[in-house]
Amino acid sequence: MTIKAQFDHSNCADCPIRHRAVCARCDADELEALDAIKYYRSFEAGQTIIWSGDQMNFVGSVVSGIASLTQTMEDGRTQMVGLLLPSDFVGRPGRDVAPYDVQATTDVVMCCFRKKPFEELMDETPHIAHRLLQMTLDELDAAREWMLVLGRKTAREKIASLISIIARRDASIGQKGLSGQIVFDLPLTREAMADYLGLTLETVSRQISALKKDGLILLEGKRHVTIPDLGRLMEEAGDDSDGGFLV
Amino acid sequence: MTIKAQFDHSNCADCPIRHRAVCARCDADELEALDAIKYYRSFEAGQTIIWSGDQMNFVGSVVSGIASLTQTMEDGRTQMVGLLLPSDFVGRPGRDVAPYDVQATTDVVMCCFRKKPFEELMDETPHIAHRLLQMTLDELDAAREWMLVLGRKTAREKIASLISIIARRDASIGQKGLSGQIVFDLPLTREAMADYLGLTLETVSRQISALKKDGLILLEGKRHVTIPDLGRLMEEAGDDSDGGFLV
DNA sequence: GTTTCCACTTGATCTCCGTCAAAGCACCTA
DNA sequence: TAGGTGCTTTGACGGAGATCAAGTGGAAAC
Repeated sequence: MTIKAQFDHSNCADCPIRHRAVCARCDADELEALDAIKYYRSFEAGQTIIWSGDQMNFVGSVVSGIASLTQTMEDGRTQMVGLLLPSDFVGRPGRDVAPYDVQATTDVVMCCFRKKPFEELMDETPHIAHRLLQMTLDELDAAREWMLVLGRKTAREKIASLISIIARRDASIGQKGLSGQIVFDLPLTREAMADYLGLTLETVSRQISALKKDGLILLEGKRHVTIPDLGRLMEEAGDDSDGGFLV
Repeated sequence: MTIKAQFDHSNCADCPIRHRAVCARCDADELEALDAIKYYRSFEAGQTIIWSGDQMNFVGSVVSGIASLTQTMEDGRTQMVGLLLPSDFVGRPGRDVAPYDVQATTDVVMCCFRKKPFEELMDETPHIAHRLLQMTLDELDAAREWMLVLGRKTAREKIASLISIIARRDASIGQKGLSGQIVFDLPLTREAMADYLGLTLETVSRQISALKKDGLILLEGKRHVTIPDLGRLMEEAGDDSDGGFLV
């Protein structure tokens, strides 16, 4: 598995997280140009940010919280097709209509750019287009890896995959417990996990209980997780134990 | 569903199919520059074009035949994550290692560009980067739609989805029978279909037989398919009957 | 002609996961 | 304290699809 690149902002005194998505080099002029067309929007947990089929007049990135991309069938079956974590980008320069719902899974703050000016800026600034291409290719790889999870893994492996992915993503910005333990809170309800994994929430609950019984994870309450040995969990996920990805 | 954009080459006297992938406007200078760094490679059905983890020193597009992108787990389970049809692009400017196997499903001819020169050309030619970004976004959408198929559809719906997708993709360049009938040959073995759909080949065979029994498709031999009513087949696939995608 | 091979079909059985149903638990309001 | 609400857990059961195992048919090889 490939781990999504973390951008090095250590040299960027004036590079707020809200521009990480489009700014890898933190060019001052670009930041200024981006600042000129940006605005913020907040959403409550559960709120739909964009409906599938809607006109999309902005692009943007997640500043805080978690948003999800969801496909829906006519009869109501749904499949989550992506998770957007802070610094992830939403939107399609060059296309007007949203291909899936975007929902706020937790409370979300987004930094938006009006689409027209953003596209113009992209035309003038090859660096932004390149940056966007790299990000899109990363997401494509991640989507394809997720296809393996959806198509071929058992329920137990799916849960183990999801938990270890969240753990690694979280751990890279969060706290690491002593002796390699990883401690974090699941940011998703059982139902959201089921939507992401192509399972039912009952199966998710059962498999989490099973992993807990087998000592692969420890649970305090329903959300607070400790992973004593990430390697073992990843074996359980059927992964060759290196790297990882999300979205 | 969104249909992958077909490029209009009606005005392009000198635009061979081999450049459709990177050339939307058919700029003469760009074509010349691309011509200078291109070469052709042929592969036999079943051959592996690129192994996961290999160094990739070229990018390119499929000229004829069908290639597939495949993920493999340690224990041998596999999941096809994309089909490459003529004019589709392979490769990752900016990344060296292939994230999955690329295999020739039928005999394949590819038009390749050495990666280094191609990347340099991309730097000088914003148009190519834009074009590539659009293509990658299209593929991302397609991958995400396929996640819905893998995660939530029944075996019967999966088969109906795959057949109607191939039919539409084929029909757009192939022959249309009278009275809206679509006639074509399945370019995939039952096993390859199973790999793409997250099923076993036995289930694929059974579901194809079932669709045939129900009159949704007609079969002559094992591969030659007639679809009397595409709308009905797409309903069976659980699709809101518009558009379609592939790869 | 017949043998071999390979893709495919069909059948019998098993099992994992979905479905339906009930109950537990934390948190909020009154 | 009681009741409500939302999220979660657990149990019982059934079915869609996997697995194992023959068998078919058509084309190439001998």
